Formats: sequence, structure tokens, C-alpha cells
Amino acid sequence: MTRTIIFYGVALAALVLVLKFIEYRFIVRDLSIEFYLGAVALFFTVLGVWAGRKLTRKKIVTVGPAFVLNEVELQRLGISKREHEVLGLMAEGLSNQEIADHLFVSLNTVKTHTSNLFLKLEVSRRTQAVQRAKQLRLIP
Amino acid sequence: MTRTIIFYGVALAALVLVLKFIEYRFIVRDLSIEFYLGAVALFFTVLGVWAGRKLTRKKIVTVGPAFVLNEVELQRLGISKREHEVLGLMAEGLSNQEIADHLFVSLNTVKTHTSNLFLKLEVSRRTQAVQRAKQLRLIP
DNA sequence: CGATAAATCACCCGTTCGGGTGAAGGTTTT
DNA sequence: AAAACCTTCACCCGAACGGGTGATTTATCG
Repeated sequence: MTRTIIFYGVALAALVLVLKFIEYRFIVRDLSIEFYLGAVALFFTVLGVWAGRKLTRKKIVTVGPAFVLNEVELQRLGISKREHEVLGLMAEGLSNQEIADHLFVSLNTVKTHTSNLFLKLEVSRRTQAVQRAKQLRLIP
Repeated sequence: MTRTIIFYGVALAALVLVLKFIEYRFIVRDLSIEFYLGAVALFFTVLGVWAGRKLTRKKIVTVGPAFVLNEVELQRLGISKREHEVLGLMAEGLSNQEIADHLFVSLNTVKTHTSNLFLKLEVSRRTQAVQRAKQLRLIP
């Protein structure tokens, strides 16, 4: 962004120089003021479009992939820390057994957590749970 | 977009009119050509930024959340049309039985499709398949 | 300190999933 | 026409999943 601004400034300065240059030489007398203005208008329109795109693109990019956990929703649904952890691993495509190994707990424990999650998320399948969790921004 | 262009044209015409108006009146003689050009440059820069944003926002919006199917990858993995369809429904969190009902085929058929999908996507669970498909932009 | 919530584990039961094989009918390509 | 591919369906079996109940041990909060 800084570079864009700098470039824009340089372009402006260059234009002023060019104008000054041609103004005190030969061309200026032969051309009408309208032509002059038209050229400047066109140039700055293009420059404006370009600058505008440069300046707004990055905003959009960072707004896109950024993930902020929706703790409000998390609390509203009464999802505990551990359950949220299980939810995350579930979203990675891990099986209950794999989640159990990951968390150093038994398969039954994971099953309990998943069951509770399904209740709280009001779904009946893990794929739906993942889908819903993403939609509620409980997971990236 | 069309409206933007029209508005832009109108703005241009209006500016020309204003210029013409002030040119043949009182102000023009008192102001330097540089001031004139500066004002025009500023105006058209702003106009350019605005127009650029208007014209590109839709593109960006559609480029961001909009989904373009990665047909190259789809073909590379040899995923058929029907399989891709099943993949989509799978990503919605539907069970095999539900997919079968959706497509008016038997559960076994769906199972065959999912099995082939798992082979082609090199995964072993449907959650992983969905994850991978999203990452490869085979589904939204 | 007692109540409450969280985390842990277990068992049962029925359903769903995944993996493998086979096969029939249709379309496309060669 | 033959080969290749897609789609469809079937059956089997073991693993994973979902649903329910019950119990113990830690926090944590009032």
C-alpha cells in the first residue's frame, strides 16, 4: 500500500513536470484547452482506477481467509473446551479412534464428546456437524 | 455496471459543461492553468477510484466466494459427472441413503460411487473426501 | 462445604460406512 | 464391431458411527 501511494505521488510529479515542459515549449499553443483537460482527465481516471484497485484488493484478501472464532455462539451452544477440540479434529477428517489417540483418551470418551456435540449442534452426522460448525465459525 | 458507465459519462459531460461555462465567464482569467489541471486531475482521480471500485467490486465479490470448478483437477483424477454429483451431496452432509434418495438410485450404487471417489481422492473417510475436494476446488 | 458442570470411561444395540468382488446395460471411442 | 468407460445394482463382512444409560473423578462456583 505504501508503495502504491509512493508510486502515485511519483506519477503525479512526473505529470506536472511533463505539463510544465510542454507548456513552455511548442505544443501548448496549438492545442485547445479542452484537449489538454481531456488528456489529463483520461490519465487520472486510469490512474485512479488502478490506485483504487491496488488499495482495496488487499483489504478484501485479508478479510477473506481470516478466521475469528465465534465465542459467542460457542458459549450460546454450551460447547466445552474439550468438545471444541474434538470438533476441530473431527473437521480434519479424523475418525473417533484417531481423535482418541490424538487426545490420549479412550474411544468411548470421544464418542461421548461427539454425541454431546451432535446434540448441541442439532445434527446427527459428523459431516453435518463439521458443516454447521464452519458455518457458525466455530472452526476455520 | 451499465449504470456505473452511464453515471460516469454523465459526470464527464457535466464537467465539460461546467468547464465551458466558467471558461467564457469571469473566473478563468484569474486562475492559472496549473490550478485548472490540478482540479481536474483530483476530480478524475476520485472519479477513477470510485468507478474502478464499482466496476471491480462485483468481480472481486464473485471471485472471492464465487466458486470456479477446477475441471483440470477433476479430469486429472478421472472423476466422472455422477461421482462429482455424489461428492457434492456428500459435502452437504447427506448420508449414502439420503444421496441415493436424492438421485433416485439404490444405496449400493451410491456406495460404489463413494468407494470410487475415495480411491480417486486417495482418502478413506467421507469427511476427508469432503475436505480434500474443497481444497482441490472440486466443490464450493 | 455442597452443588454443579466438565471430563473421563464403560457397555449395549442398531445403523451406517468402507472395501472388495461381480455383473449387466449403456455410451463413447477407436 | 470391439474396446473402454460409465452407470447401475447386488451381496458380504468387518469397522466405524450414533444413541442411550450409568458411573467416577476433578474442578469450579455459589
